Amino acid sequence: MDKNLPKTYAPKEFEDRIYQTWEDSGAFHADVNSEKTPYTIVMPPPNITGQLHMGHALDHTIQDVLTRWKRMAGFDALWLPGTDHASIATEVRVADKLRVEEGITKEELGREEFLKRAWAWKETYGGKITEQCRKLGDSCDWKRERFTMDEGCNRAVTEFFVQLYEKGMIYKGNRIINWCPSCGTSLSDAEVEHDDKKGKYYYIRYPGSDGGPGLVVATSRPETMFGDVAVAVNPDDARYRDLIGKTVILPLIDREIPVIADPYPDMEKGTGAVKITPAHDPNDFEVGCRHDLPSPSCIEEDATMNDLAGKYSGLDRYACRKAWIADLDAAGFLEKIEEMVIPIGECYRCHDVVEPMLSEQWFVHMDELAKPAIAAVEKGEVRFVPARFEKIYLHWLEEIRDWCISRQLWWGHRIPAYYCQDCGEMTVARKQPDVCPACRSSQIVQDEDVLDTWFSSALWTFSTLGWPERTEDLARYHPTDVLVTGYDIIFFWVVRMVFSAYAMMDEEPFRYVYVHGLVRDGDGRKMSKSLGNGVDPLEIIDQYGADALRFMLSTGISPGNDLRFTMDRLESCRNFANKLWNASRFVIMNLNEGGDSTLYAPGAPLPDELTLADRWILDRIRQAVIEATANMEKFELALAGQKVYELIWNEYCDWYIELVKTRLYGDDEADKERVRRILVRGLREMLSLLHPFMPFITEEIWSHLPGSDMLLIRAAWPKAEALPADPAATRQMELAMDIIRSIRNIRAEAEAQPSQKLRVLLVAETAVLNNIRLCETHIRDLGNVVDIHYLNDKTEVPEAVMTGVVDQVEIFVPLDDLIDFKAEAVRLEKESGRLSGEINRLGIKLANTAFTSKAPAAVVQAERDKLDKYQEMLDKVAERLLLVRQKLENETRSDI
RNA sequence: GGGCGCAUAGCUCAGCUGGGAGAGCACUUGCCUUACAAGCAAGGGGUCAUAGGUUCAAGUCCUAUUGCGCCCACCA
Repeated sequence: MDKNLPKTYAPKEFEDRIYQTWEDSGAFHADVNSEKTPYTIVMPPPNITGQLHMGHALDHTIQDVLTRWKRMAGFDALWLPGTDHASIATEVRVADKLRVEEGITKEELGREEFLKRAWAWKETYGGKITEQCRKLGDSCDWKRERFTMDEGCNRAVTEFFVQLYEKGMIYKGNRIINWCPSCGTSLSDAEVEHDDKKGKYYYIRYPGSDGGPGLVVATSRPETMFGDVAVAVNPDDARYRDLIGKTVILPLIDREIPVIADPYPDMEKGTGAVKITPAHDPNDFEVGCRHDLPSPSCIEEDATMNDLAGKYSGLDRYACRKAWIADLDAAGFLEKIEEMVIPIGECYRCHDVVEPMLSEQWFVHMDELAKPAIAAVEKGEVRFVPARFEKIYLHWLEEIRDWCISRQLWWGHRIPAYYCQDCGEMTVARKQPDVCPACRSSQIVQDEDVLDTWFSSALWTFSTLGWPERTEDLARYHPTDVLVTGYDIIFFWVVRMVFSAYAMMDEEPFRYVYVHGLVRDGDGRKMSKSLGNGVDPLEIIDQYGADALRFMLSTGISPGNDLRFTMDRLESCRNFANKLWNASRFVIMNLNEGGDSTLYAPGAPLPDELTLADRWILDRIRQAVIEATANMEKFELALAGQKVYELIWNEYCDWYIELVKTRLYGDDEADKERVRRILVRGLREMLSLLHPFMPFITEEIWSHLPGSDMLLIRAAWPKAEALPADPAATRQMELAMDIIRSIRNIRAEAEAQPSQKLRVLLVAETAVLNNIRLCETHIRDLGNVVDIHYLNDKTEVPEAVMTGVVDQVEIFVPLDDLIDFKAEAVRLEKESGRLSGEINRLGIKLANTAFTSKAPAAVVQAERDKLDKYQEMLDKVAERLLLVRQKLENETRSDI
């Protein structure tokens, strides 16, 4: 038999050891040959850019709670871990490191050498991340750990690309894309963040070629004028009708451009005349296409002006803007400047202002791919929790435009397109061709670009299970059951996983998407590096233990909503762990060391004889099992956790342990053994219910219970049927508890010492009294009462008493010298007021025939019962109040 | 321009299908009672943002308003 627990709860002493035990035991490993039903979650792969933050801790805690719960509930639970190469983010980090540590740029280092550095980075940080997962207690299957750039994922990415290309869903085209000058790459629409910024509209005159006044255009980006090829006006716009077909002159540039009619200009906006710059604006590009206009670029990839900008060539776009406007103004072409709020697109990684640019890139056609992804949610094959995210998802997919997937980066999956250097033929293939299929030349080079990092994570649910091979894992574990992720990456990732799975697997990637919010700091601000308000989960674990952190993260949430991280809440969770620790210590230290440990083993039969308190706590646990399980099924983890918290603290610790102490310290050996068995049984059920939330402490305590022949992680989730239902015991126990509370209240109000033993008189009908007699020892023990008198009427009740009323029972506590009748009167008045209020409310309700005729009979009856009960109580309180008042009057008189 | 969320005790937040307002922290009072002061016991504190509506019954459903926050949107 194990020794008792150490005196203080010190999670650091056992968390790492427990984790090692789990991992060594193989409990995390899902068995492809298992008879059990599979349950699968794939971990959203953390970026290898750094270390885990509080958002990961939240994300992982939810997944681990679900995984551990399902594992206990009899499923073959697979939580598949992995990491993401995070193309652009990692490349920026590695380049920064190069600059800082070696003072060189990635270009100076060269592609091949740079990739070596990136792989070294991956080894370091990838390893750190998996270590952190272990600290959190993640019960994931490390034998199946994956990386988005491992061999299998690479194969999957190539296969995906080639198949889409062959179906005509991937194409290379010259289009307007989002360009991040500072990252030096194109971005997808999802990677651009829009923000309203203060800006200016510049009203600039384009004089007519015929010497006429021409027209005025408004622009927020005057530096793009060098790329202007036309001015468009709405054909219905009377102001410009005469100018259509004529030309105007670009001021100072002295280039003639036509005025064209196009439905695009909105007559209400600006001046109604729009400068057309096809190379730097997607709308203008379309207008340009419609009118067969050229599309000259004037801004380079590094956001400097090119030769088209004449004397401004080489200037940064904003420097150019400033000089150009000054020159226009000096020459009299600047009509006015208007302050405006302008939506600006920024790179989601570096927040540089994105420049729309004409560029040749690879794109995925979205129209066809989006259809099954939309249908999936509409038909309910994929469901969001909470459901409101379905609308957001659908809206985004319905408006989706083609996905730009090529990136001008090195770290990532290189596009499997090959070019013949002799004839220029392009081949898209799974392997580099030896010779050009067109001209047989062997001078073949691969496309320089890599793929959007989300292109590989889109395949995550099936690439990690072996696709494109038809593996047993893939057959068994796909589609996965739940995807757990933050609402901030629904567009980046969730949407793309859904359409990718339908395209390649012809099925949904997961059945549920559990969406959680962001972790914010105590002031509600988003945790971020730049604000420096981030809290490191590892430091928290070090100080408070992983269980406290996990409990805070899993019970402080409601699906889809953000969560504030406060030390107060963390401490209260740690205190809860401490409470459980001490209660368990109490139980273990009271066990019979020489006893038969099979009586304490999981699943051991309950004793034949059960006391009222035993039946009560078993019924309460049973109820908690039912409710917590129902909550878990509905993804209401926080409610489930809260129920278990209340069961452990408010019922098991506060009442049951206190109720059984006298039995435990008594001489009846058989009864002592019965109590111990119930204590252990109850504790085991509670440890099981709590284990998904607080795995470490529950496993540690479990291991100290005699008869624990297997790890808690493998134990069965509690079943309500295994526990006796006993609502009658619960009702009776609750009456006893109310009486005890009432006595304690009287004691406190009278300012009697807690140690002072009280005498109590209980007045009620005989039947009620007989019921109470069954709880007499409890009332004595917990009310600290020496003597209980049962009476049918009040004739023998002395005058100097304080009173309480619980249901049909009147409680009198004689406290001769301690009674302050004034205070007693105030107390009774308060009680009387409360009861009168209730009676009044119920009376009105029951007098209303609309209520009595339309409300369900059970509801009406319940209200009647309540009214009777309160009326009875009020009568007693009023009677007593009258007596106390008389007493006060007498005192006043005698004072006179 | 479109959409969404939040508004409940001093603070942070629960409250799932409508049927007597909850938790944690903070506060007051009394307790180092042999599991636990990271604790025990007893308390105080809320016209559930505002205005309408549906209903026998609304914190809960509907509409509008106000305030805060978020997302989407091709920067004339």
